[in-house]
Amino acid sequence: MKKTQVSGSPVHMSQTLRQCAFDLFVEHGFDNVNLDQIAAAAGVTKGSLYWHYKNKQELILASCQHYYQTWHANIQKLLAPLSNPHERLKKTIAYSVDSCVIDKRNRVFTTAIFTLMQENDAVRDSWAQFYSTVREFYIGLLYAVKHAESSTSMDHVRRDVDLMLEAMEGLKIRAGFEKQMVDQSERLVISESLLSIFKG
Amino acid sequence: MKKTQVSGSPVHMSQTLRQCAFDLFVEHGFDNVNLDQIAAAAGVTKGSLYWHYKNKQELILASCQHYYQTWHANIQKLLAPLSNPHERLKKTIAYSVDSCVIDKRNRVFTTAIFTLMQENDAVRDSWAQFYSTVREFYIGLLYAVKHAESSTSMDHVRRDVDLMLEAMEGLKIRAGFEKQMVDQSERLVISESLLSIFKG
DNA sequence: TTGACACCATACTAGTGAGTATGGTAATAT
DNA sequence: ATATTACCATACTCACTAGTATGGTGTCAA
Repeated sequence: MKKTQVSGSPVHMSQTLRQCAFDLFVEHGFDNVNLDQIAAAAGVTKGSLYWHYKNKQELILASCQHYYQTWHANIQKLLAPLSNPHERLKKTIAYSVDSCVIDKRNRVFTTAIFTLMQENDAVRDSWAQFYSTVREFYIGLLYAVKHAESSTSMDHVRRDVDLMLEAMEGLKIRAGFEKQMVDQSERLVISESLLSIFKG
Repeated sequence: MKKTQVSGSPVHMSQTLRQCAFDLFVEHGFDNVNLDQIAAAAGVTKGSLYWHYKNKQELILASCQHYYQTWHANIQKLLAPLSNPHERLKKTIAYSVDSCVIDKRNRVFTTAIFTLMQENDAVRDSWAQFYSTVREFYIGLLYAVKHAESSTSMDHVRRDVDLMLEAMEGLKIRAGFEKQMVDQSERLVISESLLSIFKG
């Protein structure tokens, strides 16, 4: 059967597949999406999907990479216009809270990762590495704040960051079953709570 | 085929099935356990399983109930010998931290719940109700502490409890991919961090 | 021109697992 | 004695899906 090449440069088909896989995964979770759906979304069939990825796990790992890259890109874009260290920290936390509370796709994807992590070493390692970069990023933000304040108590910055990140993950989960958290004022209070961790 | 009635009183078969389902779920997750395995573990076949439970979802919900009841029972047993409010709070937090960090079965089960929650209303409602009781329980512990200290600042007790519970959930997830958290001293520090939330 | 290769479609295998249909047995009731 | 019911086993159906086998087409190099 003839097929007009419609999907742009064929070099990017693996990227297209990764994007489509991600879009379906964040909507329905890994187990509820099959490879035919992903291929169809990309405008091809399973046969060609298997030319680009050797199995479903590779696609899942690729969609993880997509998630990580998107996160970094969003943060960069968000902080680009800000130079004040305290503003940068505050903005980052506010953005993360919004992602956890409002963005259902984010919730679906990460919870799916957490479940898969329990039995899949590759996924676990992948997420551990991402978490590590996020932690270092927050530590950098905090160092900048402390330095601007000429503060010397850098003691438990690392532990505080871990505590805050843990609280964010828990927040994400709680937002999954308590719906009254969506209003703006509530989210502001939550951001304040998380910020207060560093005031102790 | 003759079958000698070996499994005790047949009245308790639904309980046996629930227990076996739970034991398999915490080990492999919901999707990696099929009904034949559960029935086999209980010493029966799928036919009789379907006499006690009308589908897999009912078994999952039943295993959730088992989880909730076990949690309450463990806490009761833990706090029975303690009367000092501060001791009771500290002990409860320490126990919860241990459950999150050490008990892999606990991690597997709850993360599976969180994923399922995103698409399953019944599971979500079930967990939301459990979370509510846990929160009220912690609030009760804190009220007792504040009362013993003749403190009047009951202001953000509720918010602090939520923050701490969120941090615990996040801790559980992080313990799933960072293994250096298992040693006793590290867990003590974590407990202290969580307790410090109430000192602010 | 021809062969090689990148890329894609079609059609299939094979395994799995939820749910059902049906029949058997032991106890209890009438 | 017989009918009913609670409980369980056997044996299926049916849908779904990861992965494979195979062949086609366009492009590019030699």
